[in-house]
Amino acid sequence: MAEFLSPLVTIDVVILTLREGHLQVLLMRRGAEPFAGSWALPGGYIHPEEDADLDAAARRVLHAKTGVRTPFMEQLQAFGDGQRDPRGWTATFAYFALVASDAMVLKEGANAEEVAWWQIKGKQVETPLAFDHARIVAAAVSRLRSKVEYTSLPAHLLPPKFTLPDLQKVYEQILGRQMDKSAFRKRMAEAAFLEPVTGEKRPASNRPAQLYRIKRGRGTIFFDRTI
Amino acid sequence: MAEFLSPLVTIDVVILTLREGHLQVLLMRRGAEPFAGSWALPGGYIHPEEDADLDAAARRVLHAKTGVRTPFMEQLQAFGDGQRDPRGWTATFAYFALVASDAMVLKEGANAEEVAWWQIKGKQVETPLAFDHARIVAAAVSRLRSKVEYTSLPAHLLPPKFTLPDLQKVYEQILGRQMDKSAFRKRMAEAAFLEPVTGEKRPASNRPAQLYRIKRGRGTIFFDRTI
DNA sequence: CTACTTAGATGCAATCGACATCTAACTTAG
DNA sequence: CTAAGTTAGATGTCGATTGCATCTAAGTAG
Repeated sequence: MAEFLSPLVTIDVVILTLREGHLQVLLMRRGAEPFAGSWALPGGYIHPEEDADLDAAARRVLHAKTGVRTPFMEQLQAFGDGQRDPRGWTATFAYFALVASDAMVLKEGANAEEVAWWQIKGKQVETPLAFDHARIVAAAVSRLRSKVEYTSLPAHLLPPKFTLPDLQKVYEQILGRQMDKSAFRKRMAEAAFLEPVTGEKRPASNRPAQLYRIKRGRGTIFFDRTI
Repeated sequence: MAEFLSPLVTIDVVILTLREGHLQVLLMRRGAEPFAGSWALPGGYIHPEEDADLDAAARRVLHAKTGVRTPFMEQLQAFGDGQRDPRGWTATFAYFALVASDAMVLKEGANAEEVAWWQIKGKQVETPLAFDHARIVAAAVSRLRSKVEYTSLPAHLLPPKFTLPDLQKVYEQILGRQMDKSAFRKRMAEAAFLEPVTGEKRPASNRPAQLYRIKRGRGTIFFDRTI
């Protein structure tokens, strides 16, 4: 059997957050060719000496580029073809992460690269992206919208303590539709992955809401039915 | 930025079918090292000249090994680490295909390789597999069981024309539980992805059932609720 | 102390689910 | 030719769930 030249492979991470009521994605402006000056997903190469596996490589890339260790990250999909990179046939292992927007401060210029949150309009950002990154962003947004329907994913977009109305608003903003308050509360209650934070509330000019946090050890919950 | 040696990447396909009432996976006995003599998933290398993208490469591998061209196939997940292959840090793009068992005839010895269907017990086959292929098979079975709950995937495991009771049996065999006949028929009816094949039935010593086929242009249907 | 706002609980009609039953259409035994 | 057996397909019932509206609670602001 003939051996073929292995394609060049990279890791790219789609980091999504919710800021000012809109989904946003973290992009970096590229300094090097190809696509120098274009906005692109944070990414890098696998370090065989350092990375135990793909997930570890993705966590390292994310932390190196943004300083963030995210509460939620999973493999999105691999993308590979002969067109996405002018240098030849390449493939990328795309990962998908969610962060609370106030959990991270952008380290502008940390490594002399420009970093920014870009708002998602539909499934895209309003600037051309390097490589096939526009397609990868779209896939991440699709994955998020789809999983939000039946999981507790949006809890990762909030700070550690939050109220049920906060959480419901996140669901509504991602899905773009209103949800029923009582049905929502019932789902969250029977999923039993939240616990009240005693005594604390949150002030406003109205009745304060109970604060909750995710129970220790609970990852993402899959609901029996759609939200 | 330092360039790192790109890991060796491969493509592996988990081809599942339903035979004699059980899920089965297509395996090949390896002729070459590493893992010579062990059973493994059909796989291969990316051919940059020949394969437009990852999906095309997976389709080529599938067709080369089985002769089947257009079943259901989607990317499963990428697996990569420093342990799975004794030769070093490698990664594989794992794909997941469903074929009707009578749609293919195994080409035993076509390329001097032994090919066989192995029954899935739980999420495994009862033989050790090469590399991390046992883990990949388990992931494919999990994906199948999960998607069967809310999609029309099982229709791809049947010949082009089939009856509703046939289809229900496939769901039941994959999920390992009985389903309600009337609820099942209602789901299929409102999903409106099947059309009756006129006049034809299927003989037995009882009332014959209506034959259906998937409407042209309908891929996999996602149901509103779980089956 | 009243108006206003949002949290959280409750009520109700329509729908859906699991489960049982009933009828239809065919083969086979006699 | 008829009765028994089997499976397809439709219908009925009842409790649970859903969508939608309403009601009460708890705060702030004037």
